[in-house]
Amino acid sequence: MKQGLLTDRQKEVLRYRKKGLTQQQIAEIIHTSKANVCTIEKAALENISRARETLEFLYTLDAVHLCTLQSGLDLLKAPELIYAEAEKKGLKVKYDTISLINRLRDANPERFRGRQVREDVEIYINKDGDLYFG
Amino acid sequence: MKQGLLTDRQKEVLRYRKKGLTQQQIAEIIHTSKANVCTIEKAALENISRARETLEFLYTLDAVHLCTLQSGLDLLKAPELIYAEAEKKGLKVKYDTISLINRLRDANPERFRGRQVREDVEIYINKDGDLYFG
DNA sequence: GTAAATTTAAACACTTTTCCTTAACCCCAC
DNA sequence: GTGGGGTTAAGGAAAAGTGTTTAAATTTAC
Repeated sequence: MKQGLLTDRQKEVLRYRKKGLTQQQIAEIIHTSKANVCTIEKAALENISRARETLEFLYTLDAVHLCTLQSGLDLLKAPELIYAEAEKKGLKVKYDTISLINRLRDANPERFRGRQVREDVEIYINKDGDLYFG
Repeated sequence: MKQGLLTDRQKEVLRYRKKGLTQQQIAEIIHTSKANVCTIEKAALENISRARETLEFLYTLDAVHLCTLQSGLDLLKAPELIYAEAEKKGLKVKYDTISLINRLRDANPERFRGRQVREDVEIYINKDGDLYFG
């Protein structure tokens, strides 16, 4: 069975990239076009993101649904909602207001525009007060 | 683009499994055969392994395995172990004792409980003495 | 501004993965 | 032995992923 997510081609490109070579230089070395090197590199990075998200999902397995941030909600209103819901469940959220907001935006930048939630975000919490977003 | 590696079907099965349901029970719920549930679960676990291996590769891109902090180890004992192993490799760890401990806990909070390591942690080091945990 | 580096899009052939069924097999408790 | 839980194998259809080219567009550097 295959091991990592990355193909040999993708690893090859990442290794050369790590050494500081340009896509053009790599293209010559591996005998293809620079556009192709770009595509391969992009796919590699995409795969790495997917790997991270996959492991992230594992954490949500021990977590329970806490609440939903509905589309249109002011992001700054999210923390108080989350704290209230966590209290109802007798759980203490691990993050203060600021880091909670940062964590929300970092985890899912495309789901927010400025201060506004663009798309429903499901909030999960585990016993340690860690939060996950789905 | 898809996010995680796991398909909806695979996540579904893992969630039910986490709840303690048998493959047979899940098969009835999602209207398929237990053999299929087994296959899906197996594929899910396979994907999780692949996700882990993928991130593992990233570390090896510029780092080498240094040592393992075994489950049960006192977190305060970790630095001296790490320094010793680094010295064997002729590398100087970039962090002092205090920041090393903080870095360990910050990087993987769920792997520690108080001063104790809850789960094996792999330590990687690169030429700059940077440490990575997997 | 120009040239190099990078990114994107569309299209194609090819391979791999998924989900599914059916049928058989293993292990263990009773 | 029987039954429950789990696994494996073979086969098939649909979906997704990969490497590629070509051409155009965008960003970055000097």
